[in-house]
Formats: sequence, C-alpha cells, structure tokens
Amino acid sequence: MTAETFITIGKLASRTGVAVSAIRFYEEKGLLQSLRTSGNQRRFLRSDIRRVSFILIAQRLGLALSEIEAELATLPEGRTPSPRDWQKISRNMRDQIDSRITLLTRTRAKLEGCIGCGCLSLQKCQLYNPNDKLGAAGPGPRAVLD
Amino acid sequence: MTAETFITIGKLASRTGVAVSAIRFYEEKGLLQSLRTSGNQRRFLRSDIRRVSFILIAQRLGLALSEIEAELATLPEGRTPSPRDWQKISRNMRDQIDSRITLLTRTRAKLEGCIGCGCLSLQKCQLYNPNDKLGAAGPGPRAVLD
DNA sequence: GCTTGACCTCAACTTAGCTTGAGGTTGCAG
DNA sequence: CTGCAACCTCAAGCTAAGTTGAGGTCAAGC
Repeated sequence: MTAETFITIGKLASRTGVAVSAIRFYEEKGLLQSLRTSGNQRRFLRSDIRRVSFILIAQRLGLALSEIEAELATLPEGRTPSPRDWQKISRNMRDQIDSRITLLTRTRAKLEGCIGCGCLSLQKCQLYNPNDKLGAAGPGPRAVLD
Repeated sequence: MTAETFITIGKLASRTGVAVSAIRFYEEKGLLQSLRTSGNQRRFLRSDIRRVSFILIAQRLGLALSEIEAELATLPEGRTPSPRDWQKISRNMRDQIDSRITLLTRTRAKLEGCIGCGCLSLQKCQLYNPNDKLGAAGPGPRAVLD
C-alpha cells in the first residue's frame, strides 16, 4: 500500500498542535483547502502540515492571517509545494524578520536617549513623533512611530 | 500666572495623537488617572502626556495594555514621575526589546535551515516543535515556538 | 448671558482570531 | 453490524482594543 496521501482534520490538528476548530477557521479564511469524502468529511494533503506550521511561524512574527494568506497564495494550489516553493516564501519571511530586527534596534537606540533623558513628553521627541505631525486627523493611535 | 498644571482630555489627545475615546478607554483600564472639575470634566497632569507616549511606544513593541499597565504601575501614582523613574522603566523596556531581537534572530537562523530545506513538515523540526510536545492539551495554537 | 465646541455617560458596534455548544452524521474496530 | 469517537454545520460567545452614537452638560469667548 502506498503511503496515505490524505489526512483527517484531527490528524492535521494533532500534528501541528492547533485546535480542530482553528483549522476549520483557517480553511474558512482561505488559508487552507480541503477535499471532502463522500460523507462530507475533510481530507487534507500531508503537505498541509507544513502549511499550517508556516501559518504558526508567520503569526509569531506578527503577521495577520490576511497577510499570511497573501504569502501562501504564492504557493501552488492543489499540489504539494516543492522545496523550492518554500524557499522562495522563506526568503520573504527572512526579509520581514530582518526589517523587524532593524526597527527594534532603532527603537532601542532611541529609547536610550529619549525616555532615559526624560524628553519623552516633548513634541520634538523622535521616538513618538518622528515627523512632527501629531494631532493629525483620523482615529486611533496611528501618529506614533509610523 | 504659573504654568497650568492640568490639561483637558482634548489637549492630552492632541498632544499625543490618540483619540479622546482611546484616552477614556485607557483610564477605564487603569493606565491613566485623572481628577475631575466641579463640572465632572477630566483634568490630567502634563506628565500624562509622557505616560501616554510610553503606552504608544510599548504597544509598538507588542505589549498588551495589561502588560503596559504593569510597567506603569511601578511609577509613582499621583505625582509627576522623575527622570529616574522613567529611566528605570526604560531599562525594563530595553531588556524586552533585547529578548525580542534575540528571539527573532534565532527564528531567522532556524528558518534558513528549516523551511529552506523543506523539513518544516516533520515533527522533529526545531522551528515549530522545539520541545517535542505537539498535540498537547488546551485550545489554540500554543504549542508552537513557546 | 448666551452660544457653541468640548466635554460627559452609557450602550452598542467593530475586527481579529478563535472557542464552545447544540444537534446531527460518518466511518472504522471489534 | 453495531457502537462510539471523530467528524459535520451553524450560531453564539469571547478578549483585545477601541470607535460610534445618542442624549445631555460645561465653560469660555463674544
């Protein structure tokens, strides 16, 4: 017998550590696809384990599900992605990580000279008002560090 | 006339770039305190501008409001915090940033050797299953990269 | 001394990312 | 061929972090 190509939702859940309900949710959101048995049960590809793992890692990096969906959309639908497919997506990921590290490093540098010196309350503070446009229009705390 | 010690909610909002509704919300959550006029309007300390700025910066770093509240709780209530107070909190902050950078750096390193090589779907993958305890109890995708 | 913009409360709504529960069906092991 | 764990759908609920709106009050400038 050939190695089973399809796995149940429960198997996908236990292999990735996410709840069955979360997997259904991801599918609903378009991050996963599945086939159905004649009895209407989902069947996933083994390679979806990797796909879910990727979702988890990307979430860790702070990506929203919608952004993750965009990344995953570059993978071939329906067939098992090749290592090369994953490598490409992985490069994007590394770039995201790089820029997050850069941002954090810069923030840390500013923090040293800013909260430390007590200038945090001044409008000219670089850390929270980098472009001198506070009190701008629009709701939400969007004026900071963008 | 002495410089005004107290500012209105609108002033605090415009000086920090956050919405008035958000400031009320922060107060409700215990991140800010205010006095009231005889007519029941809020009056904040000027130093609350700094406090709100801190909230915004901390949010940027990914802290939840509840965590930020914990940080802020180490500041003196009711009186204007000294530069030294802020320096202390700023050190904590820097430590948090440091550990986030470390985590990202490690994740990047693993990503190189993991998604890149295609092992992401294997249970032994370090990246998504560092301690070999997948399928653990409890809801949510908590088994990954903790 | 009035007008008007800024302020007040309270309740309901929003988005993201899920979980929980009710009520019903499937599929595999014995 | 039966029992029961695992699956199904759909609706409702939850937390975080706010926003929006209704209905009403305050205070400061003319």
